[in-house]
Amino acid sequence: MMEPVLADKKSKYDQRYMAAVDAAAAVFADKGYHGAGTLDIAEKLNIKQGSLYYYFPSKEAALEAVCLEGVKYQLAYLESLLREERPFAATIRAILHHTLTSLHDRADYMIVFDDERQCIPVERRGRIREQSSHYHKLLEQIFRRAQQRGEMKGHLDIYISVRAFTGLLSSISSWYHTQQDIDVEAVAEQYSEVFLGGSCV
Amino acid sequence: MMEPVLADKKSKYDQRYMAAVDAAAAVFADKGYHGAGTLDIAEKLNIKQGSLYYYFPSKEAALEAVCLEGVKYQLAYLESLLREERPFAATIRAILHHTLTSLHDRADYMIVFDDERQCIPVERRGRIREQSSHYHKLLEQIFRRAQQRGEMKGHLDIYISVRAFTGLLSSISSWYHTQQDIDVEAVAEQYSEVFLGGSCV
DNA sequence: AAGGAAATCTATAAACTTATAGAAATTCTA
DNA sequence: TAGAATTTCTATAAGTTTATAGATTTCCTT
Repeated sequence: MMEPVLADKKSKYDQRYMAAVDAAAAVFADKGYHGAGTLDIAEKLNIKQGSLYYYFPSKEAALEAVCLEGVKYQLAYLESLLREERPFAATIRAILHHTLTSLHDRADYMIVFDDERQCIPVERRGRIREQSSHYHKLLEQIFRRAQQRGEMKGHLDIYISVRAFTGLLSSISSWYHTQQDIDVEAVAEQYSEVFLGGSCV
Repeated sequence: MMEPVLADKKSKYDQRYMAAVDAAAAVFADKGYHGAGTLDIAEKLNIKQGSLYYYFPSKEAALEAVCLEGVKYQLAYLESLLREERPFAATIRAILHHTLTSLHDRADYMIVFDDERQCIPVERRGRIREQSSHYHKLLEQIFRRAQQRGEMKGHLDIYISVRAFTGLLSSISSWYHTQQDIDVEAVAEQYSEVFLGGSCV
């Protein structure tokens, strides 16, 4: 076997491996981790149940792979936003917009990360927790900077504000996949208004 | 068998049945519906696995009972609030406060309702869906009235605002049970401020 | 086209779980 | 306290599911 001089983006194996992760994401999103079987995943991949173990050493490993892949994408976006240093309001709008878009394009990964990551047993949750606390840290940075620049109310507790914001994000999650065609722009704007401006007159 | 003239609050059976529902709530909250077995519930009740079927015809029925019991309590509070006709801001604060209190006193029921109700198969989800859409309807009523009275921004979409608010509520849920002693008053107040006044200057 | 590497298949064990039937024990009531 | 009603127990069938081992097929390189 020979590596091409200018390496292809993905080896055959990597492509197939990603297909396996995709299948796992779809199945876990649909039935939940415990509700789904390795048979379901294999069927989606058009292979036999036993063959799945060529790609994952265990069902748990498949779940972990889905969760890590899911959060990676969100982290990358948040990091790019942080570098851009846009005004606070614009940053919040961008995150909401990106979340809504992800819910459309990568629904399975979002759902599994939100609803199933706690199925990974405690002793193996390290890497996931690392990643999601990183996500929180990035949001905290964004909020802190906004306060320093006077773009966000100074007396609000950063930690709780971040919590409120992520709660808002996950409410979109749980609601989104029951809807069909929604106007991403309009919904993102409405949510932004509530979070940025409040509901009270 | 004879009913007492002034009926006792609960028959022996009802008490024991509620203990079974409590046990199911605790176990489902801890391990998730699919992750938990009827054996776990029975052990918590100090009876044998098979004996559990004296109280529930199936594991699913146990989950349904937990969910219905859980939402009943929340509905009752929201209905009482609606009758009181307090100002909008006070109402929002009260709901947040009540949610935080419930998360402390009835954590298992809250968690199961939030995270496991979708494990009830579609064909049997009618009653639960009825109850939770009732909850949403009540919130919508509260918000609509606030708009009519000019206590809430008139241009905000009621449906999305309710969504944002319930998202905020469930973010408290998912966070709460990782914390120990928190100051309920202070946290409720902070969340209220974010929701009512927004985060932006 | 041959030979080796990669991918998939077959078959199965081992364990676990729900649910049922009927027996046994306990509690209540007359 | 005897009999009836209630509650719990024992034992088990029937089904499901994860994971493994070794055989088989497909694919790639030379």
